[in-house]
Amino acid sequence: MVQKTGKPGSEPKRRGRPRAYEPDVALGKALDLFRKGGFAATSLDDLSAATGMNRPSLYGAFGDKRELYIKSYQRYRDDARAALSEVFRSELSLRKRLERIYAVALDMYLSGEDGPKGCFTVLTAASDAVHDPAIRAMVIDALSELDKAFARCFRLAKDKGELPEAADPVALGQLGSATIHTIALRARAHVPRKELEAIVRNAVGVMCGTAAK
Amino acid sequence: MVQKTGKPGSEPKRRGRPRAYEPDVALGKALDLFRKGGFAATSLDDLSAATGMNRPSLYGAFGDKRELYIKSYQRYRDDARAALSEVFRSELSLRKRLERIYAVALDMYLSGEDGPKGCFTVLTAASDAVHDPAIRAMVIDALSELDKAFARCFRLAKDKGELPEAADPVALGQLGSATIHTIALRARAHVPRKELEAIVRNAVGVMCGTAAK
DNA sequence: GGAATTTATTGCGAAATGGTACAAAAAACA
DNA sequence: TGTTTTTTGTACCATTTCGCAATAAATTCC
Repeated sequence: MVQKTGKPGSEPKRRGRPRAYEPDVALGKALDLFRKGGFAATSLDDLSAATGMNRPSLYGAFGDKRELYIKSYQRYRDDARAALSEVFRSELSLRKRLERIYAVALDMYLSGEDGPKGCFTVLTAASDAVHDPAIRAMVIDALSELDKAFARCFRLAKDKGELPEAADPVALGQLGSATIHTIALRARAHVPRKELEAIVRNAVGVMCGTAAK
Repeated sequence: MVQKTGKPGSEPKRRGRPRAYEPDVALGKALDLFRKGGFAATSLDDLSAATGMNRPSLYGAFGDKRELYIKSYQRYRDDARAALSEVFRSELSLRKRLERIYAVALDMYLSGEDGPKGCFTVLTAASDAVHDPAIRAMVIDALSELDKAFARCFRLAKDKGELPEAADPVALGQLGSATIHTIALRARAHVPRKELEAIVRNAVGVMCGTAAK
């Protein structure tokens, strides 16, 4: 008896002028700009041009500039988690798993239509965190999440006998994170992928206990 | 016969109104601001207030805002090199030397009247490098310089028998740098010193081949 | 004492920035 | 057709930002 509500099972037809943008797509564009430029150097005109939305529409859809920044960074974290959690949980050997983790990370950091932009957490939010406690809390959370994921990964490898009894998963986890941070930094500085891959190879070798020692 | 030139062996007396600032001190203040805020979020009003110099004086003494930024970053690098090169060259054992290196780095990254500011290279210049090739070149140079210093350190330790024949000084050097980068990042995010020291301890253990394996 | 030199001060201009009010447009509904 | 609702588009505002011209101040030199 609700035939008047539009398509079966869907929301009632929205009144008013239709939106000229997709929120998800617009947020992705904003994310790209903020990741590259940080908060202060990314103007509302920049965001307006990238999203195709005028200023009032940006405010209506996302709130003020700071709120848009926070939503963008949150979106980045969600995307990164989605990309990485599957690899962290895979059933590969430790070495293979680490290799995959870093390959995914390199893809992320070296992506960008106009050049590599590194990691939003390491190169953008951490810088902006100085001015904003809420952003700092998000950065701390991101750092902690990554440390834990690596530690879990090493603990699992230890349980499976891939690492010696004396191995410390927490310490190795920190090393795993440090390698992410250093390649993010270098990617931002346009260090070529070959060099980054060499750094990864060496670090994986150390973490698996088969090289550099 | 040059008695008229002022004090013996010194420059001739400078004509004109005396300066109300010390260039070195002013540059140090500018450095502090830029390190914390980066280029875009640090305004000339901020710099003016911190240095006690009005805008025309800033321009007269240091050039435009970008030139001041570059001079500030260069000054930071000179200071960092001065602080670290002595430790890199010390005659301590490998472990002790690494410990000292990271202690000096932690002091640097945790310094600041109003909180820790991390590393200018990692957290500020690397971010700003996206917009300016000259800054990027300086960042690349800084990264490379640190990699080399660490590799030299490990090569020396290998020559002295502190590391096994199979040890790769370049790979370990990268790890040494990665540890610097990760503590810089975490210091910026206000991770407590205790935690940073634990990360350093674990990393040093891995690099010396005595722990976490 | 006056001229030359160097630096500080004041005020300003042009442009950029973040945010908002309001009118018009485009849809659903009665 | 008129009303209601939602979104777009335009114009505007107040403030900030960067850079600079002109003048005044403080020194040295002749």
